[in-house]
Amino acid sequence: MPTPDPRPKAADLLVWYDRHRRVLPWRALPGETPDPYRVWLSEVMLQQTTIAAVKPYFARFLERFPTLQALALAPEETVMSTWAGLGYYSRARNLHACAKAVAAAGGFPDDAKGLRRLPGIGAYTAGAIAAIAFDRQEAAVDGNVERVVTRLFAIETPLPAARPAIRALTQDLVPADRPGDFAQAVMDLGATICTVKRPACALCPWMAPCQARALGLQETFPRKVKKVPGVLRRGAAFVAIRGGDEAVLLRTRPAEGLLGAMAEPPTSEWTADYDPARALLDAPLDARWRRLPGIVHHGFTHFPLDLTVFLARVGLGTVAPEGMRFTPRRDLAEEPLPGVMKKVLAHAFDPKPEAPKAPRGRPKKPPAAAPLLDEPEPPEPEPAPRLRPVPKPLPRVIAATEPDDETSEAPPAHNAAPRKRSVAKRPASRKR
DNA sequence: AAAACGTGGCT
DNA sequence: TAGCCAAGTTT
Repeated sequence: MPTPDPRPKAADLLVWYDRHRRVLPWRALPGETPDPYRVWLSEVMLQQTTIAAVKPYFARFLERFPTLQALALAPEETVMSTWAGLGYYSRARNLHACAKAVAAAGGFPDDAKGLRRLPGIGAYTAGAIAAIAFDRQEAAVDGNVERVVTRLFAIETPLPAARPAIRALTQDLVPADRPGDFAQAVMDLGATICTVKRPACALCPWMAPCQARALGLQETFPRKVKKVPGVLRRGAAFVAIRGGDEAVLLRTRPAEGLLGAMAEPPTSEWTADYDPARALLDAPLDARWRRLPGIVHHGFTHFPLDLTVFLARVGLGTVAPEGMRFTPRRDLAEEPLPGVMKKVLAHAFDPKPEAPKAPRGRPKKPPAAAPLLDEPEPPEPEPAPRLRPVPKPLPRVIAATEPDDETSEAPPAHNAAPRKRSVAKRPASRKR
């Protein structure tokens, strides 16, 4: 009785890969030699990040930093601002540090062990670069591979406890021949066939040896412990706009931690019990602060955040407080502003009303989102700066139930990153 | 070793 | 809609 060998064969996957491999900007075509710089750059960008999100950033980085040396020599802030919007900013800091180290060493280490020592390169990335760029027989275990392998072997242990076992099983599958293609093949398989929902088992080169498929349980793997959602935190953001060039008061966050080394308008502390009514005690400078209607909502990996935005127009002579700066609106693109802070600025320049209790009358289309941090194309005439004598009254809130019309028609500033709006506003029931 | 660390897209 | 997930790493 011929019992089918349950062991997946690398060769079967490679045959599939040769026909169905995806074409990606950082991937060498058959016959081409992979460029370690591109492989490394793409792998770091792809950590916890989708291909669609990475593509434009990858292109922009190669444009600005064509070589590893160029990246190593670039100012930190340029690297951070080019990365702004991609998320997980420690990656950008480590990327820069890694570039300097590798440039100084004269090139990348050509094995996983050496790569693993570099900043921002963990087990997955070291294996991926070693296999793809240096033809080493190493496994590259990412989320795709975890899914494929837990299904192949019907691993009941939930993630993350199953990781060591998954890694060992994967390493055993890596062929001596074409290990780089194998690594990319498993990921392609996971991304296009062995998907989270409704895997296309009928098209899978590894259907026969797949134990989960044999049980009809393929969609139930990998098992995982469900994570607890974080507690909502609240805070206030203070957007001070100086007359004339409409410069915005900004500061740089501490080098480490949440949004480390990124820029932001000053904000209060973010805590579960923050009271926006007392926010002015946290204002960065004395001015006529107005509390804008609406709330900026943002979701971090480990907690959701609600920010109340305060706006003030200050006089030309206003001096930025210690450690802060006024950045002209047209220069905002050079600032490493993370997504959440772009939302805050967008809200300050174009406030959205707080979501009323869903009036079921069909909601009117949201007003064409005033481009805020966008292309600078239309070089519109400078509006006469409305100077306001630098009054130094005690901070007070100007009852603001209405949007600040003075700010709503400000010129768009350039910004490289994709824009998004998730300011509290009625979720216009958009049915297609 | 558990928790921190962004953002956008899809269901 | 609210959660889940994406070519993970660091402390």
